[in-house]
Amino acid sequence: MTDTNQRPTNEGHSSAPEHLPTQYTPAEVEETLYERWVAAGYFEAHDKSSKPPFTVVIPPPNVTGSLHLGHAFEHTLIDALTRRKRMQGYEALWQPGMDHAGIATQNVVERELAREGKSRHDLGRDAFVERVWQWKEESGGRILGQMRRLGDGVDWSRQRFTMDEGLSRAVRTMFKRLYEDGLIYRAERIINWCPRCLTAISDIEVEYQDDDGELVSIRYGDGDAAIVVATTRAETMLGDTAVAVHPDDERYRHLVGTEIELPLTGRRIPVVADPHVDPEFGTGAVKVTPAHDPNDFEIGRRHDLPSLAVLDERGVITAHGPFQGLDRFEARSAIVAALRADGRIVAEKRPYVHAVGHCSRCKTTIEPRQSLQWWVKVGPLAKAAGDAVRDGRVTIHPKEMEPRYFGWMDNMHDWCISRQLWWGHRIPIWYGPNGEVVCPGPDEEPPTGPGWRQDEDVLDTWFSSGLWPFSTLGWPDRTASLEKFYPNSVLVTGYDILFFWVARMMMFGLYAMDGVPPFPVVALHGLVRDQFGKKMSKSGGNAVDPLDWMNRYGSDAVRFTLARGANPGVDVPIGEDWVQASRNFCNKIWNATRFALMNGATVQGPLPAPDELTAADRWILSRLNATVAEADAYYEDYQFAKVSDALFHFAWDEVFDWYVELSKTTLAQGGAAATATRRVLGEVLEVMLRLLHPVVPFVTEALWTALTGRESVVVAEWPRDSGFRDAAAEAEIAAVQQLVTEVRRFRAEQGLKPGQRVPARLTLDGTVLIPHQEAIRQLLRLDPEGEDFRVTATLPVAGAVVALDLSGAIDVEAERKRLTKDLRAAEKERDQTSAKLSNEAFLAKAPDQVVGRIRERLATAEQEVTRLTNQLAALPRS
RNA sequence: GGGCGCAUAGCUCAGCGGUAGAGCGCUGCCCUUACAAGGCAGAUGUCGGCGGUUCGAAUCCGUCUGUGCCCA
Repeated sequence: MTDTNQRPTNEGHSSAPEHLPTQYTPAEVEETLYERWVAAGYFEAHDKSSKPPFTVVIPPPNVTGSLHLGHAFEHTLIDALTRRKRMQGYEALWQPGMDHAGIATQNVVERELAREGKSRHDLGRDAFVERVWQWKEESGGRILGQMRRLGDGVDWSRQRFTMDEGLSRAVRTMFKRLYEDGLIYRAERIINWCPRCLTAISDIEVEYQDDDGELVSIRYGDGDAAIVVATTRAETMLGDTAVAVHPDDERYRHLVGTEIELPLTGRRIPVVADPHVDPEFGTGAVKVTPAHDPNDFEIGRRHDLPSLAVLDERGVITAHGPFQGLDRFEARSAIVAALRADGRIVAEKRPYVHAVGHCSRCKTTIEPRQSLQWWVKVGPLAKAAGDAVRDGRVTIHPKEMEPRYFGWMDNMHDWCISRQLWWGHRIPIWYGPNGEVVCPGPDEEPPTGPGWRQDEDVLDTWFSSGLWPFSTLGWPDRTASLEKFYPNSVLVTGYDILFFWVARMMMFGLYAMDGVPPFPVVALHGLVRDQFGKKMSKSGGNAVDPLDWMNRYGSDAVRFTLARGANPGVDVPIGEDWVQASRNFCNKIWNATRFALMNGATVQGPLPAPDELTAADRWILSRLNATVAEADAYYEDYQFAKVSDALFHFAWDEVFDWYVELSKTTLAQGGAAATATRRVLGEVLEVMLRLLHPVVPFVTEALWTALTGRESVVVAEWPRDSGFRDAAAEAEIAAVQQLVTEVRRFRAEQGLKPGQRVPARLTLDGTVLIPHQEAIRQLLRLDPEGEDFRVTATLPVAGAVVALDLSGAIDVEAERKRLTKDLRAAEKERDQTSAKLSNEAFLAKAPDQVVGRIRERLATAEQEVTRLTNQLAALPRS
């Protein structure tokens, strides 16, 4: 029944199209197709290829993580970009891998140990690190398998991990260079300390949220020498070493330089004048705790005050006295109670809502802590990173995100890179017995011997992630991969990690790669939200496991839904209904192709010349080429939502709803026209499948191979706009659509069943509709007029007249209602356009093109008014 | 407190100076031989309020209200 150019294709389906099931079942094909792609090596990128490179790195997922919708979203976009470029003839590298996630991973393994009743200290450092590696081999990287399910076309042969040997070399090299350039230094500062993770974290790993706290006003000193200070952290008063006031504040001028008594301790502390104190806030006097507050630390420095630490690494009071051993929050209550008993509390405000920092990993309240840490001096690096965007070498999409980037880059504080962890890149600094500090490179022997020891701390995970765009390619060696694939072509990532990751890559890339930015374009996407636009979270109970949806609806459905929502930089809501709709779309493609195969659609041989084609053929080819151009334009602009939407509408509203239906008449008539249409049908579907492939790779692969008998759409050529356009055919089909729709409306409103056949006379003289008589009759279920044909309704439309014999009275009222409604609309249009045209200012100032368009609209509206008025007049009075 | 957004159909969002759109949902009819995961037809909006610019504003400017995010 068909051409024989199919070959056995999908598992589970016989090759004969009539045996293709009427429903697409993704579960049966996806996994096999993916494994075949990998086995065929389609995703492997070759250094020696003569094709132009296209490089994109995966934002490395966390080794402890599993695929969530955010990943699925990002991966869909990157995969679509990469697949298209591969089809366009680029040597496409999508670089996969993971980061070692220092804190998160160490937490996971420590929890595991805790269940065995052990701590990492019981094991010791080496054994613990060994244990983490073991965990990584056994349980880490679950996400990698899930990426296969999604269809990610990554080059698995190049998979990297931030802790592997090559990337560790990159870290060592970078550290040494920065250190020797004076851009890495060690200093004692106030850092953000997590008393649960027991490590320092950087500024951006602190999340601020409004908490209910308390604001307590405490009287320090007595009598004339009394000063009231307000604090939300009463427990730190044990470590106060001064009270500060503004130098111009008359209220306290007489006390500056004197000492007052610190309650509960009996210690005497100085009153200092510091211009950074805000005299308007509270009493205008502040307590100064240099060891436990960043601002106080600065005041302490300026006034040479001692730093008195009163909390240990777990946030427990260490100061001798009754509060020793209390947790910081217990201590707060106890100290306030003691002060109250002492008559020192002047005022209490509770709850006092204020922003409190929390550890982004475990949500524990951050404890500012004075300590000795390693830092990256970001000034020059951030300047270069900002300039790269400012001078246009790097573009941020969408542009509205640029102010955010600049705001961050231009105000960045030095970056605390040391972490008090065991899992990570140990800081490559050795201390000698006589105070020596050396930084050996990765290929140099570290000093040994008595008294030498390596720094205990490890580096922030982002330090190694920042090197990702080039460390994965072999840097610091000048490898063939680095030559071929650096810089990356684009970075696709969420706007939420613009600071975390993009900033780091920009700084490091520019520094390490001689001023060449790691990528010319940063394409930012939004965050995935639920169907009501709410943030997804486990605690909110609205988090969705993408694997669940992928299992039930297919990966293509999830991918299509995400791509279709992907407006640049804008959050994407997703709900099950939408995934279902996408699944339906895949099924529709499946069935349209099935129809084509059953009717002998072919891709063999050249396309017939235009004069051998029906108007419908020429119309759909014209639209196909326009759609190729449209998809290309949107892809180049990272407009995934628009690409998807354009393809969806072309496929469904034009190919499926009209072209396939029109082709049925031609195919039934047989002959040369049918042969030509079979070829066009094959062509349109074949190109459409290639266009859709980057977004919905599985269903398109299954169908494309069935349709063409060729190897794989993954390595097929990306469609090109042939330039073919046929305005006449487009107008002709538009007329067919107009007439068919109009008569369908009439039928529906007259209560005719869709399948009911009606005798009709078509008067098409003088219109472009003549060749479409048969198609029109078929689409509208119109029978030829017989002997006893009696006109009961006449519908003039598109210059033609359709006379129907409904064999009985028609519903005049329904018809009057319909016509009246249309007449009103036409009159409104006529009035609006003629009003514009009688406006002198409009005629004088509007562009000719616009005026012309309005004239056309007026003419059309007038015709419609006449037509509808006549039709109404012709209706029998009821 | 500073910065950046957003307010368009019941829901989620496009459109961003010249006829208000999509998906889902909704109503009615239909298992019409590719597809009921479908077909056909239909309903629904003072484009947040108020000013202004313009021949013309959902679209540009100002302002107010509501709302979200980032940074302090």
